[in-house]
Amino acid sequence: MPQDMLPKARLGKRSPLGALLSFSCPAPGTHLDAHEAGITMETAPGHQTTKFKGHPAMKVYFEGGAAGESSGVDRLDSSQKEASFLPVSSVSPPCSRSVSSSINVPSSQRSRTDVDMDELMAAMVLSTLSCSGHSSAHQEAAAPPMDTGSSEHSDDGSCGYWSIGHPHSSPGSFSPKADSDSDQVTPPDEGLVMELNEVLFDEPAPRRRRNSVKASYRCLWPSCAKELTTMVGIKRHIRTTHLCRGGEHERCSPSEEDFYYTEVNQWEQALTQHGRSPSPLSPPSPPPPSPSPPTLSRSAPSISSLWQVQSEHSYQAPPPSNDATALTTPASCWTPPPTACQPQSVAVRVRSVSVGEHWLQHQGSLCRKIRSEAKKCRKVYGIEHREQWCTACRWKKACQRFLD
DNA sequence: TATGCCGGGTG
DNA sequence: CACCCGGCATA
Ligand SMILES: [Zn+2]
Repeated sequence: MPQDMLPKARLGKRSPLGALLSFSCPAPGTHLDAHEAGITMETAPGHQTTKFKGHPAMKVYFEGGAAGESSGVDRLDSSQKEASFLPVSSVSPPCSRSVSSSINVPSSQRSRTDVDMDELMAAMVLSTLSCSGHSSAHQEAAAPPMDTGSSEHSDDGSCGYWSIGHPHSSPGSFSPKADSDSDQVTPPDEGLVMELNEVLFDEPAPRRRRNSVKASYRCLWPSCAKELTTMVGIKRHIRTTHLCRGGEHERCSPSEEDFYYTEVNQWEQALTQHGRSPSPLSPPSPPPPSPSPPTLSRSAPSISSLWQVQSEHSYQAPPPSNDATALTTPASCWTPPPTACQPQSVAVRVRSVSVGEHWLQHQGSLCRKIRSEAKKCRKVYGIEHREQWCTACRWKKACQRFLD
């Protein structure tokens, strides 16, 4: 694919975003996960937490206290230990991140006298996944902006799909261009996060399995295989026994422990007990009479004509009797990603956020709308036999005969 | 380049 | 509505 780069360069009026939105929720009845997700996100501007996004063990570190007071640790789920999904960066609090075994950038220089394990950890968490580099030390209240944002697009035609580009900023500011984000702050991030999430775990993160994970943390120190169930525990272990043993002050190496433990977790199941995972969604039995014949010569029409007759007039509403195709009809919303964009992987975890952006981009494009390679009327019959195309095709609409 | 099709126009 | 087409995204 030599010229694959080109297209990216020009995003026309129909931005990827637009496209995405448009087909992600045509019918009112269809409850899209994306939908929910979006809603939730917005409705809970105050809490970075949204149920599905709950990364247990995640702690959020509120920063930017004007009065010097600059920290608050907020843990989502006290009991679970799962850590690391994606960095939920800045939904309302400037930064929130998930902890995992990952590199961390020592930032806990904000010496806090009494270093509670928790607090300390919070700090680390913060630094661990530094969202796109900027310290985000600015951003005072952070509440107001979000507020307006949320209310603005809560419903509206676009199915409240979490408003990627932050309402106020012109679309341009949010262009996927790599360098774009020069100085942008939260808005883009939020979008990223969401998208990341969705991309990462196929389907728009409805409600992430929360406690479906059993995690433990194992010490990676050379000959130590200590395994603890809590991150705090493991950190403490590392710090005390391996790092600056004895001295409990983080003086020695702020949060070096992060390097020495790894998270081990087994996922049970319950990826999405929601049951609507779009994976093995097999085609209901494509109406096309005989698109199958290999080497479909243009003689195909003969048979199809019949079918054509009835179906033709319903452009946009295929004849196939079963109307309850709601869940199967790909046309409804999510064309069940035939190929890419189906991480499905429960095992994946994101660690580096900085990369996230780019990564996201790619994933995004992958997911966007994979044009099915299925031949459509046009290609099947050829332009010269246009009269044989389904109406939709003739109208240059989405083909109804060979829906993929 | 060809194809698929969205968005919008026209009668 | 049916019908068409500009123009974009993508392969
Ligand atoms: Zn067709």
